[in-house]
Amino acid sequence: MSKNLVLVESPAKAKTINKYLGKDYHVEATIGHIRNLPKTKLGVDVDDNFKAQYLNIRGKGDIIKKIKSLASKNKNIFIATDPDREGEAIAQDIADVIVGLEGLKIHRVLFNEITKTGIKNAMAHPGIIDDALVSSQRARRVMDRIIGYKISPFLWKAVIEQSGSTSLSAGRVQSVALKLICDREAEIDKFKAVEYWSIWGTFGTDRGESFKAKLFSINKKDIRTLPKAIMSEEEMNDFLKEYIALNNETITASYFNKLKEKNNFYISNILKRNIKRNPPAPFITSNLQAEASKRLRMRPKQTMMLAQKLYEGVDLGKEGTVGLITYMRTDSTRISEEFAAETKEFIKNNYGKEFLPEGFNSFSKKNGIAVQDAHEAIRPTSLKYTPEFVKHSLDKRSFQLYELIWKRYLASQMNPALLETTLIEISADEFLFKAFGTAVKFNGFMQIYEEITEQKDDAEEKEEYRNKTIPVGLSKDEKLNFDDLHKNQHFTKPPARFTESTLIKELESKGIGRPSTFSLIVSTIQDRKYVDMIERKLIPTKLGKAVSTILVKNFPGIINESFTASMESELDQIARGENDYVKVLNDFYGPFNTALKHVEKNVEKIICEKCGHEMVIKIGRFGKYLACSNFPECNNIKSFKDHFMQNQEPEYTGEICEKCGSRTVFREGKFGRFIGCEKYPECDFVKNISLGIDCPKCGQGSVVERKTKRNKLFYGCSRYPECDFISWYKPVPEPCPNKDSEYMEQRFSQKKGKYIKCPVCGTEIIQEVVEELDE
DNA sequence: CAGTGAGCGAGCTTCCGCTTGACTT
Repeated sequence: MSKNLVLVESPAKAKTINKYLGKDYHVEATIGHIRNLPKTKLGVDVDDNFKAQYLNIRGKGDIIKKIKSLASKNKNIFIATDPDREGEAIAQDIADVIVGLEGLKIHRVLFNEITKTGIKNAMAHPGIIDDALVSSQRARRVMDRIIGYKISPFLWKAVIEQSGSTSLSAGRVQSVALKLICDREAEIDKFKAVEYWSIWGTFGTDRGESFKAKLFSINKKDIRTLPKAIMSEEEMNDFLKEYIALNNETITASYFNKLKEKNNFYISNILKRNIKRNPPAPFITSNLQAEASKRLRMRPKQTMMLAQKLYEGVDLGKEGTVGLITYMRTDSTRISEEFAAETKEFIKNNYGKEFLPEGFNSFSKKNGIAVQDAHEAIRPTSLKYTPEFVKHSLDKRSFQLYELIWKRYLASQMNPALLETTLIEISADEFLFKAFGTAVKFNGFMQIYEEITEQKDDAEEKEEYRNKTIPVGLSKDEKLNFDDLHKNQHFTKPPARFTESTLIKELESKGIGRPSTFSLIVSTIQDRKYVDMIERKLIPTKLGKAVSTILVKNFPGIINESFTASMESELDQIARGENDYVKVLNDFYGPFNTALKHVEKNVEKIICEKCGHEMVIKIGRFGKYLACSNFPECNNIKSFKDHFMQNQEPEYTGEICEKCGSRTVFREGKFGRFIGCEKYPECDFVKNISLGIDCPKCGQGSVVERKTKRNKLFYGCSRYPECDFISWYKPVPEPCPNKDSEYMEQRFSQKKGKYIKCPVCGTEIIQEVVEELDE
């Protein structure tokens, strides 16, 4: 019978700790928070010192009961929830739950690392719950609740949703995430690509080597500004004529020949520099997600799911079930000293002592952003489990992720790489070319972990310029042969859209969001239909832009990139005892409430044109509609569409009604878009939208998209019922390569992905290969 | 597998953060 109860947050952690502490201890997990504000109401009394109502979380009843019953059977209670703000609050919640039980001794212990010595040390030095830290968590919780639960309802009023869409929401984190995406999209919209040109020469040595160099200057005047920047092909050719070509031969031939005739190129200078490239820090959550995205094309959500499995334990056969990595939700790059020392041995034995730094590599905290440091960095739990060792126990994706974590960790403990850059200047009279090369003198950490960059197209020119193939034996004054000249066209690139993982990195760098919520943030803004993901890029929807604009306009003090940082610094003050809960919340709520009152007054009211009262949103059998608030005196009603279409031009098709000769317009019906007469209801002409492909059966009609009663799309002839052509596949206006058909059918299969098929001869053309995924 | 544009008279939604399963389309 044990006498000591230890409480932690994660069940997997409980298991590990149990192993270290032995049978005198019973270790139990809370599985996260156990109490929270009520879900259906604010739960905060803003008029009474922000007194908050905390309730046991639904579904946690059994766990709470269990904790109580275990507490009553044990004398010493060690609350070892995570050593951070949230963990301290959970500790307090536990204490509140078991308060009143007799003869208890409650200790607070802080495990900064789940190693045997780490745990033993912590258990030997128990303390008490830090009230100030708990207060700071409560303030954080209440502030987020007030922001979310007061602004969201404002949105419901201010933005008229499309029927059928999920409800709108706003929050300190999600709304800034949305703002970042919308701001970036606005920059892209504003961006105008600028064309520019560069000139390259290919040079050879007498030893048969060859490399490229870029024309840098003529008469010491920079090519990029002489006579002005070269921004079109015409200007490029003018430039070549003026500066290089002498006569009116074809330009290509003349400028090349002119330079070739010179035949006096030589290496006028060689500049070498030694560069040290430091190893990367071991993974924290955001980095892991970013690298898994870049290297493995994994979405943050999948990354976290697989990492969770690696953390909880993998069946290694003879070894039993083993947790392969440390905790995956962390913001710290810290490594336990014990493990770092073991790693040095491992590196020495497996890679050699030249890969070993003198002391331990340490990595600076993020600049300006507070790190909560509750957990170690993400690393393998044991050096025994090399990727090769565990490969047969893991599925493909899990293995790739584990290997990434393994290599990144080992690399982080290795020596820097030593590189030598070489700048070679090539001259002939007034012409100066430059070539740039990098050579690796010592691999260091790059032996196992090479840095990669994502934006390949940006680096296009750099890569060429930076060709690694510069011959080694070049010497100053060496004569070179001029073999070729070419001009390259370039365009300045707009800023890149965010991917899920670059957005997370951006948020993290501003201190917004936590490791446990990063992947949820990107899900939320997609679930709300604020952004779409197309080819891994996040693009705001119309709704997203509308929501973002209205939030930023009306709550500029909160929906911005720096609010969280200033909030954090006030929370830190509370935690240090330099400020208190009520004061911080008052300072926040005062201005917030005035802003809220002000904007609620200014939400554009929809006025009933019959009686002048305000129209309000109501829900009927067919969804939302607008009705006069003066009902039943006034029974005016309106659909959203009527309201918004009032001042809008109908969308004309450019075609004429076949019945009455008026114009036709696109309309929206319950089966999607169709074409109708603008004179409706006087004229009831309707037809479907043609796909622009002639009917393959009768040749007279065209193919139109239709829907079955069960809302399934199909394609038929516009002359139905005279012609009964029908197909389940969407025709695309692309002739069959064998000329058997004028069009192809768009198809899809799990195996082949997106492809088009000729309906006559069956020829298939694959358009998009499905990504291979396990599970 | 071939329909389309009104009408509707009640009261749903939401935050961020900490943890895992137990549920199906």
